[in-house]
Amino acid sequence: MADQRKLQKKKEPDQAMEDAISLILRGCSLARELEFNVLNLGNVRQPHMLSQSCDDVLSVFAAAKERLSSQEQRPPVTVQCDVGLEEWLRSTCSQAMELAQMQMRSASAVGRLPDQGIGGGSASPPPVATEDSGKRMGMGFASSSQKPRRRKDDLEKTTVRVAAPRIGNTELPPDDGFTWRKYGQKEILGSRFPRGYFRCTHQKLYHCPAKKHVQRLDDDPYTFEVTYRGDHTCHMSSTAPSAPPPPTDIAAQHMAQFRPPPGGWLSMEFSTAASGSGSGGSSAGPATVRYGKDVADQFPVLDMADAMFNSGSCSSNSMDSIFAACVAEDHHKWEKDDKKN
DNA sequence: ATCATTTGACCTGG
DNA sequence: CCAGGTCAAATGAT
Repeated sequence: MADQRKLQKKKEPDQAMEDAISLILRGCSLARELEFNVLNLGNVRQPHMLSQSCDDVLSVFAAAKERLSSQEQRPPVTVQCDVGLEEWLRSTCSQAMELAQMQMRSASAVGRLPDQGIGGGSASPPPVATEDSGKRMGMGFASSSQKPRRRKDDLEKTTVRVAAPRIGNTELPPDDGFTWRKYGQKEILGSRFPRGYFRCTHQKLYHCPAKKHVQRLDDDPYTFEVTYRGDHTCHMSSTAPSAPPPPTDIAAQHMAQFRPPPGGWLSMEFSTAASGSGSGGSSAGPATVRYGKDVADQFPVLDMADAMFNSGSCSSNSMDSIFAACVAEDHHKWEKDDKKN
């Protein structure tokens, strides 16, 4: 009987689905154009050209969404297009949405928005966890004998899949905008690739409980599965550095912008600040989330740009130059704070 | 000197 | 007991 249902669904939505797909594809290419412009011109240069592009992208995706939701109320976009794209859409979309949700929550909890307006937005989908933070073992190092280690877990988990860079440091986990410090790596049974364990760089300073582990998929080495645990509390502190730093995850950034919730909070929410940790180059490193391979293949220029970001020399630097005007101040402030502590 | 990463050992839950 | 998760000393980079 489940089969019958499936059949029905399959038949009807075909046309609309195709429309939706082509809209989505079109949106993607517009988004890539936009990305290209941002990367190459810097958004300072053509503010309203960029804003125009954003509008275009938004409207295309909105139309696609309409079509999708008109035929059924299924949230995830399980479009039958090429696999890479689908994967990309799924991961970036969910990241963006989760980030958005998280930021909304933070904003309402803290009652203030991070400053600066240019769309940054890093795709970090830390879980929604709200209950823990405080009780979480001071994360510290309760001395020798009884380590209050805990697992399985009082922290909610969120798993997302993220495309790995195909050029540059493909080993590096994707940069989700937060700064992470690697604290372990482990071979996982049945996986070809080891799992890396990260925690928030500012864990000690701000008792930020956020953690993640990153694992390359067995069957798709170009995809990371990132599991987030714990919420970032560090960026809620007024002195805390970890307000989502360089928006390296451009894809997610775009996706997030594509789907602004009714309230229109996004333009404000996607503020970013420049790179969290002053001493840079930590685990998350200059990794930029990549698109599916097809996408990448079609856009060698993007790869070049990406290679620049991934080559280890820049990530935040490049982004700083893009966002320089608005973030420099905070950046310095954070660096100072960081060092002070 | 400071901070990040690596890596083997240790701890814990299943 | 085993696998996954974490600690912390050693090492490297800046």
